Amino acid sequence: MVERDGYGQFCPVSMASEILCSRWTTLVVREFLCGSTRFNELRRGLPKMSPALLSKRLKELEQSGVITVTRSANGITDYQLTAAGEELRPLIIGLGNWAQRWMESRLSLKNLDPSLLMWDMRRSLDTRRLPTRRCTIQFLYPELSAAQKSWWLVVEDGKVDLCNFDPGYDVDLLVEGSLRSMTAIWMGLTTIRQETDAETLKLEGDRVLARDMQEWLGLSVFAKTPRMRA
DNA sequence: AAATCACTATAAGTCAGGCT
DNA sequence: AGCCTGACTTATAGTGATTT
Repeated sequence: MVERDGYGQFCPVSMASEILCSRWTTLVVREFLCGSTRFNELRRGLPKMSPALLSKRLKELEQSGVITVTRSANGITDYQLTAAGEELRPLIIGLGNWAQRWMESRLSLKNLDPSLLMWDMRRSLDTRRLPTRRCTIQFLYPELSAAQKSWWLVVEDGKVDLCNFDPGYDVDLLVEGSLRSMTAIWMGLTTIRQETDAETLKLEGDRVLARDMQEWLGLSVFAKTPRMRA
């Protein structure tokens, strides 16, 4: 980002790389494209990035005109993509499509993280395909530690809340299985039907919710990209 | 809520010396 | 000359506490 250690080339690919190719930067942009606008929202989607570095990257992205920053009087800082930032969408999706197409899926499935998966699912859930009443779906990963085992998605008025403590509502549907299976489903590597048939996933509760889960559980944006490698 | 700071760890770059 | 090695330097990233 600093003049002195740039690539020293006038080629536009080099110029774009100066802005986007430092560690974490493309993932920060991805979080913006997924709708995050606040520091702690960004952190949630980038759990292994240190806040100091996130702060630094945000300054750099502001400097290069990818985002704008507005600080309100109550101390809340709001980050928004600029038009230039929004135009990075096809590039970031292109990167993801490339990896989905060419990289072996077992490499992705080495990087399992329940909180990240649940956070992503929260975002992609299709609330229009769920009942209009309040709806609570519990996900249970029996192999994980107590702190990571249980997750609840509470859908109400088209909004989705994620908790990893019992919100106290009646559970409409319990989804139980390995984190690996659930991640593979979300990435489009397998289907709910395949996993329930193989008994690596179990659905208990509301029959209609269970039947339609493949429809309301929005998948990763890359789930439909055809793969060249298994 | 959103940093900022002081500190530590690691990676990357530079360069001299030795070997064939 | 060309290549490798290892010591040293510098830049970058991570941690955890603290601040506004």
